[in-house]
Amino acid sequence: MEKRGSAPEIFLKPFNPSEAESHISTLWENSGYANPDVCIEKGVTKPDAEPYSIVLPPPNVTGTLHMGHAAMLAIEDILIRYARMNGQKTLWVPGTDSAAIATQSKVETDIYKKEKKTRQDLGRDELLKRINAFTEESKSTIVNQIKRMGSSLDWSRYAYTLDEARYKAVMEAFVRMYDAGLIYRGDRIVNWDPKLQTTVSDDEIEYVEQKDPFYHFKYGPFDIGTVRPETKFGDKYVVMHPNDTRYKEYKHGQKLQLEWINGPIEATVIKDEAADMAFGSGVMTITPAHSGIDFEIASRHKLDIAPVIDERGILLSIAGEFAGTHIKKARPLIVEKLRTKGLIAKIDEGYVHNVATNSRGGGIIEPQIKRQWFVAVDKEVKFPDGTVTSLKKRMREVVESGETKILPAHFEKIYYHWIDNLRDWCISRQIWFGHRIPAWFKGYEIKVQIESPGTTWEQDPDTLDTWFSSGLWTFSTLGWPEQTEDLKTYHPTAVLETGYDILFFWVARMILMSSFLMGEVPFKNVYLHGLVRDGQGRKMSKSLGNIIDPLTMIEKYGADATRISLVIGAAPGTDLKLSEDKVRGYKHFANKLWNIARFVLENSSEIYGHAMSINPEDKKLLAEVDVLTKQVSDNINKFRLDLAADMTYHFVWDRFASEIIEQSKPILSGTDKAAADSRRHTLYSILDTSLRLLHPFMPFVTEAIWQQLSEKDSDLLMVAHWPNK
RNA sequence: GCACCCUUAGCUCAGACAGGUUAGAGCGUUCGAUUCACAUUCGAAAGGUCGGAAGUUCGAAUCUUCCAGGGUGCACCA
Repeated sequence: MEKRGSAPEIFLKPFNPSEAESHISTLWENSGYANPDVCIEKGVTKPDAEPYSIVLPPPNVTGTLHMGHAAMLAIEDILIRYARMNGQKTLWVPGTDSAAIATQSKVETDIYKKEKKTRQDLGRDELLKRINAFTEESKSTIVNQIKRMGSSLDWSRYAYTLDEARYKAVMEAFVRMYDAGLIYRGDRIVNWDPKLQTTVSDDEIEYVEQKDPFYHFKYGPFDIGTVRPETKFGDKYVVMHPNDTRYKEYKHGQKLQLEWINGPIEATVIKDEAADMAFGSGVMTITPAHSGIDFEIASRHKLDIAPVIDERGILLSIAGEFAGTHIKKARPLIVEKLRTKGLIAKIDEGYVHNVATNSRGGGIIEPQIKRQWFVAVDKEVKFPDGTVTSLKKRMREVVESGETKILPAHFEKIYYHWIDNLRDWCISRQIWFGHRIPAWFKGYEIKVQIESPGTTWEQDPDTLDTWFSSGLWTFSTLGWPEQTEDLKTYHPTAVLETGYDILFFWVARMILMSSFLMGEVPFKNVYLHGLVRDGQGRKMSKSLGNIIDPLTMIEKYGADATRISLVIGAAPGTDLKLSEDKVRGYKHFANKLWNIARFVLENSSEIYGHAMSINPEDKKLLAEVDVLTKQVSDNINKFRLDLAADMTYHFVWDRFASEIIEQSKPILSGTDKAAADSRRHTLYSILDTSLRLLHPFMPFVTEAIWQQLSEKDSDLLMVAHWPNK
């Protein structure tokens, strides 16, 4: 009688993801194969193999896993597992981010709710102690959730944006950039958030549409418009376009006496092209201390700049009788006074305009002139390769030359557009949680030049923009500024995979930092994935109640189904619509694969070490698998993971299960023993290849089946070799 | 205002950069099968003037131009 295998005891039906996942996770963790050093030590990777590295975009240390993270983890783990199976020296570095502003404001809010204390009441040390306790406590949540996805990260290299090693990198980066003249301190107009009491960078501003009354005031012979009467106290310049024929009688520099809010003033006419002839009357007064564009006009003509509003939104002495009043309360009073003085021409109700807000959960931005630290993006300095250029130019060059490729390609245009509009980057923040400005520290203050000779450098209490340290992430995680083996081996990284929404915040800043500090790009490829939306294409949000929680999906349908749902149908850079039905569908697929394996193993003979004579018909089937392998590999190489996964899915289900196996049934039970043996061998071989091809996408179920194979070339599928076709 | 993307079956999307049989898939719908590795299954059917118009071409879902609708980024907002 023919020797028949039988499905092992553990091969129960249906496939039980949660049981398999905990078992398989343990196998992987114990193997240590996520660490490339272990792979080399155990002989599964050659010491001279080509390196392949990805640095995980660090999730917020106090956050929980959402579908965006899940998509990121799925995509990166696919690339990593594929590289590892291809024999590359593969490293995926995990980390978490402090998310300075968001974290501090959350902890402050909590403390205020419970204890009615502000951060000033607690003091800097106590607040930081509380924040650190909070981050430490919540850290394990996110880390465990990342592990649940099957992410083969090397946890021995875990990094946190505020740990000791990253602190050294940040200090070193700051000092080097300062010494090169790329970091300077200056009094500039910045985005001030009166609610969080800190500056924020241009990129963190979110414009929100708002309806307000638009006031037309009589300013001498002119009609000037504003939505913000409370800024008008200091206005002693009236600006118009030089080509505006309506005002040709007025000459640049001409003085006019006129009646204004708090009495008679002398106004000076300024001709400047920044005035838009088509807007309102074409005439405006300016408030240089509280408006970016006004500040520029004032700088061009060397005009006086007088602050009107303080950091808390309270009017200064220039406001006369209104001094000491908050702008919110003052506005109607000022309008009323202008009205009684007969200075209101008209009021347009319902004027729609954009208001700048702090996207990090802050308030409405009030531009202020403040002494802050900046990174000069247009200044030409010497780069490590000897060329003299600016950060802006270099950031453009490395993408234009293809040293770093952005996928999908149309984001390159968006990236250039952003660079063209980029202004000096304000990097100091007035919050306490974060890396402090090195000027404060002993040991560094020596290197930092004294701004004005003869004065001592005061201690700067500010911290650095979180994106300053994030910009160093690809190399600070690999040991920089030390010249470590990791740094030499794994930098530049192979690919940076992240959502397109942080292209500017982060991707561009990493290119900036790495270009100057490392003299090389931080990554060879940028792969931008889309946002995960609900089944109808809406953003997932609490208020809509349409949030699909990845952990719930993992518990209900398994991590494999969750992963592949986030990959299939997700072309690079396009938003992905995800529904629970879709995840359920791929759970069915995991079960299908499981049952294919049951069938094959119950009927199969081994494929290794047996000289078999294979029928021509079966050879054709094997050739078909070779074609599939080639196409899947090509698509992964092109970052078309969606197509790679989709074609494998269809091959396994429609071709392998529905056709090949069905056609095999009569052959296996037939009288032609040689044909049956040939087919058994073929089925086993197709299963074997299918498992390898699917492993990056569905690591748990494929590994669980792999563990049931009697003959295999590797104890774990995780480090089995990728089929070579 | 400037820029980028999208518009293909009821729904969600491939296909477009490299033009070439009868434009595909999943879900849904309808009909049927099933002592089978799998009812988390199998087979079949219905369903599309590829947003509109013009152009290039032997040939256009695909390339070009214009238009319409939707989305996004950036700037402005006195």
